[in-house]
Amino acid sequence: MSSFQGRMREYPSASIDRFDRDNLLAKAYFLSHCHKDHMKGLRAPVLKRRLECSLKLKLYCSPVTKEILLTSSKYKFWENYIIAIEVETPTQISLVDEATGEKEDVLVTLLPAGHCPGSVMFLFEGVDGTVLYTGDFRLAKGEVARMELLHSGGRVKDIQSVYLDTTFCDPRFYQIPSREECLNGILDLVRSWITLSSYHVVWLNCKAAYGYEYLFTNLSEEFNLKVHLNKLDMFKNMPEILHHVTTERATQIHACRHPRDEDFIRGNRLPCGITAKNGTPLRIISIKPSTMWFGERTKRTNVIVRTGESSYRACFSFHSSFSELRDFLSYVQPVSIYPNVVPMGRSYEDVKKILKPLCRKCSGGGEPIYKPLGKLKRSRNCFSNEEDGDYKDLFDDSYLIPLKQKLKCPQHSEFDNETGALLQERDQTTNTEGTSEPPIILNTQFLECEESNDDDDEEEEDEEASTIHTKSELNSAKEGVIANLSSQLSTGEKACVTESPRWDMFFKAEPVLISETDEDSEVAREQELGSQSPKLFSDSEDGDSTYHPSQTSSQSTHISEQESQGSFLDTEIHLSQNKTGSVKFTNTKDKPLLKVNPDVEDSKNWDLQQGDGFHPDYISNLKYNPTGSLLNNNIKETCSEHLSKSADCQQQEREQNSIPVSKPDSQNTSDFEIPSTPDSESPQPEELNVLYNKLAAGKTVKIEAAKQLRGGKS
DNA sequence: GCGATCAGCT
DNA sequence: CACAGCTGATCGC
Repeated sequence: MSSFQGRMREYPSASIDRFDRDNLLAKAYFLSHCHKDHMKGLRAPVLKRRLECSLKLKLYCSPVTKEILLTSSKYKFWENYIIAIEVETPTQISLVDEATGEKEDVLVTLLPAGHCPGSVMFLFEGVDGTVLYTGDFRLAKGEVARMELLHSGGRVKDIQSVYLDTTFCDPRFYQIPSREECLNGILDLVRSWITLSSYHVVWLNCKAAYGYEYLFTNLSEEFNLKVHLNKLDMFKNMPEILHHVTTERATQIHACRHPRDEDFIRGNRLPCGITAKNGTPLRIISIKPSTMWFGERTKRTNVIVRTGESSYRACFSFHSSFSELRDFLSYVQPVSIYPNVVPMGRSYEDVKKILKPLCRKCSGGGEPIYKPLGKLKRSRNCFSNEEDGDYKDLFDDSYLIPLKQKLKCPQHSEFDNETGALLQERDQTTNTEGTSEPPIILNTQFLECEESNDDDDEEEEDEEASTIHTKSELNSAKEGVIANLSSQLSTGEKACVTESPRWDMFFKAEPVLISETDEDSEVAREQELGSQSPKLFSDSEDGDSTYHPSQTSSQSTHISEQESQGSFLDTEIHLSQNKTGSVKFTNTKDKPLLKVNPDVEDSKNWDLQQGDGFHPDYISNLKYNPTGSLLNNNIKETCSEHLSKSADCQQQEREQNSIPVSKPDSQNTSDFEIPSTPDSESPQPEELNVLYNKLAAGKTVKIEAAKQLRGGKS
């Protein structure tokens, strides 16, 4: 939870993510994203009155954040005072003192934060220096190096201060499995369940907050099933999301909520109350996205943990892990870092201490900074050996020792000076063995027990436990393997076009510009969706292509050993990662992961009565648009414009209108012309050509290829 | 009645 | 497994 008080010391007349107390005197407001802990005071009558008396006072945010904010009636009064700034479009803003007429210009740039839809970081540039407020963010390693607007003249900008999301700024949270890794675990779990029958449904126990949308869209895309939500009016102008969610309850994937939803699930009912019509009880598993973290030397285990007969936890994080934060800071090298969050069990001073060695004067040795774009951190393959050789130079290992006692978080003053407390000498380190782990091969088995994230016992115990599980799973999974294999074989080539998740699609205002290849597969998928989705409610014709569990799920209400683990075993996932951070997934058998055509039955199986009095259909007048997008009758013209234009058209329009497009297409190969450091592992152009030709042809890129690209290093 | 704050819960 | 937000109790205005 953010404890940022709203103001940065360099630009104190601007208030960010806080709107109470002193912030009532601000000359401009900024909102990084629509989570309540960043909106304190935003709907207070006193602020509303001030707005009404002011001519200049505005709230700046991303277009998506504006859309989400104004969807709530409580914030409607902001309508005339919000200025949406396009992401990655430097915009000059005047901070005007309405009493004196004094003004200060500042250049503000919104950078995608990867936290939830619309979330951004704010880069301020003005006479008082360049500062970065991160809001809440999750960026994978290396992503910061690809943010062009953090660079100038081929080098990273001289950033005075970073106001940092320190939620996981603690070595306890050293690593959190990547988004792709977590998503894939969830996809596998969902696949293993919903393909058993049309009565097998999953309930995603998501918190009432934005940020799970990419999960919904990816699940929807993978299984060709829309995700049931209570309402989706906030997405009415976001076709990329809207297309994948529904208020129609007859689907096998639910993320609906009810005040007593856990009770519903315990009673084997979905929170929305839907039941199967012919009396067959639904078979429900719940999947609770929750953060799982692992220590530096912890052998990372499963991203899915079974917590009960039919309940699972799935790894999921909105925030950067410690190692991701370190990567971010080691690239930006700000002079000062101010934490926005005090991690659980730590004090403000603890965080300052942890951050100290990550400031420029410690990590850079006072040298003048020169960082060619992309120099330090090209995207790493997060599934290969981390080999963070630079880690020990930057980080004092004494902080690896977990705090035994939870320290009460003291209220820190708004502009808390650095304590000046220096780090303890490095010879206190307890962790200098430098053990390098074997390559992590992710498989998506799940643990059938509560998993401990305790750092204290992270060593042998954990490892042993996970090994044992793996063995038992191996022994008991043969049937599932065979079933899954046959399923995969028959589904064939189709899944080759499965793309890596395009997170920015949901985190940026505009649809991301896609390459020709991407677009082709996009079209293919749209056609697929259009043609296949009706099958959800009609008898399946191509039974061959689906996994028919032999005499399977009869008795149990959960995934049996055979049912579940077999499929997991066969989907050991190897990844190769290109420089833009996008990832292709293949399994160990060099076969693509599946797009499942679930063996679903007629909609007559579903009881569609609205008998529970719950679940208001906020948008019931959605039309299917031939372009593949959903369109609300009532929504503004801008929406239909968005919907009917291809990404190409929008690009053309931008160019014609001279709308600044300072964001270069980070998907294209221009990234590879960035100079590399001698010690980095940049692929050679010819190697990249091979890689990209494969990708362009829709082929999967195997880990072997990636290995070659990295010079045989695993 | 409304808002702020906190405990409890998930 | 700890993020984000809801509910309900309490207090003050």
